[in-house]
Amino acid sequence: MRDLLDPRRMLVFAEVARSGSLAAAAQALGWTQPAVAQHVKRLERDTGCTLVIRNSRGVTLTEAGQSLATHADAITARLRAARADLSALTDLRAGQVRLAAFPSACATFVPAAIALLQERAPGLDVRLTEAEPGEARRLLAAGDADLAVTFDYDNVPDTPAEPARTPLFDDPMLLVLPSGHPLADRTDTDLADAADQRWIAGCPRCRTHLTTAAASQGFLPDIRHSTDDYVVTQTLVSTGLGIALLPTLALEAARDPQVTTIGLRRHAPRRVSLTSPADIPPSPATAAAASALIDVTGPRRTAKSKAEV
Amino acid sequence: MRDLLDPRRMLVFAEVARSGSLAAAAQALGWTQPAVAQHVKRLERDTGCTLVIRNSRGVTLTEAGQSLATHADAITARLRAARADLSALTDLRAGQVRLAAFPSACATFVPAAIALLQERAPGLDVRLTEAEPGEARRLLAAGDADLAVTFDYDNVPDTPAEPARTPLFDDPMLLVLPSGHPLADRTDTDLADAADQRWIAGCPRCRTHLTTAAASQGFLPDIRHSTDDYVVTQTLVSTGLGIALLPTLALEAARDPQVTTIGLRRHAPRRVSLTSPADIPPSPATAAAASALIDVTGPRRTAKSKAEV
DNA sequence: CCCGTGACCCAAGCACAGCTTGGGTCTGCT
DNA sequence: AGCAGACCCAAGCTGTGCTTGGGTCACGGG
Repeated sequence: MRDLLDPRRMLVFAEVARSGSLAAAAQALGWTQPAVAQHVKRLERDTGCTLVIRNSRGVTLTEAGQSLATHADAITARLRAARADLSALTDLRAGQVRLAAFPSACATFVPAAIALLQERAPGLDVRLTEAEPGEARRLLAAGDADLAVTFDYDNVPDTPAEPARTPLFDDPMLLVLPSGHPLADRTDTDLADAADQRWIAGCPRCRTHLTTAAASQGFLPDIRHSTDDYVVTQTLVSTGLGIALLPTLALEAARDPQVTTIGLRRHAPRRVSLTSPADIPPSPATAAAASALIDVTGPRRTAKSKAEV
Repeated sequence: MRDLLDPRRMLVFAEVARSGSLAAAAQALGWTQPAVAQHVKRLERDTGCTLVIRNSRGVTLTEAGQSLATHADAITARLRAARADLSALTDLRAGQVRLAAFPSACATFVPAAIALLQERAPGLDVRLTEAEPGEARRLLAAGDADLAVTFDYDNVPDTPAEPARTPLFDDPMLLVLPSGHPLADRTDTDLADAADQRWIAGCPRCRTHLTTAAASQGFLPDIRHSTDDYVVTQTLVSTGLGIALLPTLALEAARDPQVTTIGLRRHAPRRVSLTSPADIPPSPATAAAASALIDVTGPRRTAKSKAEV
């Protein structure tokens, strides 16, 4: 950079080349003539070349001057292009958003949100990665995602270094039973009423919601089978191998006609949120994506969570 | 220009992008960290975009920052290219010289000079235009030629607004006679001895040399035919239609074996010069061309004109 | 575990770059 | 001949932009 020509002088010189005289260039720049003359003189000193031939009608460029003016014009064009590109980013005519979302969100409202976003800002490059909340948070922290749709349970505290989180809506947990199960004719129940059942749960890492909820009701669930897949879960339930807890969203994504679901009294719902990296101001594209997700999930918001938002 | 981003800040930003941190960029630039930080901050204010995410390990570019850095790198490259192009011009690896020269010069030493120049500086773009001195001076004044090879006669004063002229050599005038002419057995003669001859001369505009020289000797030449072409002149002479004055250079370019030439006593030679536009410092390429022409015509220089140079 | 290192930020000060002012000269046109 | 419109030079002043000297926050090693 030290050995580079001063680019501001180049711009001044480009104006001189365009105007054909120092005085005209000065007027175009809103300066006085000596100001421009000083720039040109300095440029000639720096380059060691005579750049202009001064005559009584203004100046004419030497070959060196013409060469320099060409480069100067290219720089001007670049500066314009830089501004234009930044405008495109802020106006959402360009830009990228990398979304991460958990499976049942990906299977339900997220595609609608992306469609809405593409409609609002067709120039955006939107990319979705399916990821469970833990993985999604890793992606955000590593800078491999801009925005994540995550969930958490009230009773399971999150990591201490919590990224910025905006609640989207509450996703109530439902008890999933085979049709014809003794509990299946109730409209809702306490979790404790299912204490003696056999359970289908998620992998050891993902079953904490069930085990902590059960522990608070004073029992240890008898977990016989484990899967993180909500389709598999329902198949196992419908086959009579056990009962399960599933969030409403999962059942909305895929519903086995052979199972019955009933509500749970005094049972905390799964909370679905928007998570973004901590302390990073969202880009216009990311903000637009967040808006689209909030708008699409608006109907799901309960009065309580609406007040929070 | 007013609405353009400050290109110097762009260069600073390019360095930040390259270094990955403000402090490292500052070190690379030989500055302190706040200096760089101020530039980046100002750039963010000017663009209205967040360009970098500050974290404890340095900074990472946002999408807008990456876009800007790309343009900044392009500008850096342009500045380098500008310098390189100017160096090429001063080092004679590039550049253009437009030469103008009168016909007999074009037919004799000028091609050799161009060849010498091309050998010394193969990158130069050398262009030759054949032009009589008057036309050549017009080309110089109009900026359509950089250097001219011209001639003039001592007794014919030039235009008052005389461009810069470097004498090259003296080109003696010879009397051209048909073989077997009464004067043909002399080695030299006075012009007055040919006062009663029939003459071949140039066009009315070009015959002034003959008429003024004759007038100073007290006679008016009997001009029967006129041509500016030295080949035609010799053909007319050899056919016996008249005698003529021709410069040595013209006879060197093309010599009709049927004519005899004899020297003239006390007759001013034609002076061949290098002419360049007044008050314009010659470009490196033009200076090199002038050198080549001077070097090539060195052997022609008489002791007197050598002293002048 | 705590401290050191190395990022970052902020505010204030100071120097010089760079623009203006106010002279002057030289063409070229009216 | 005089004026207009180029250019140049020198001196002065303003404001940009770099430095100095503070402080905070994370991460990593003794």
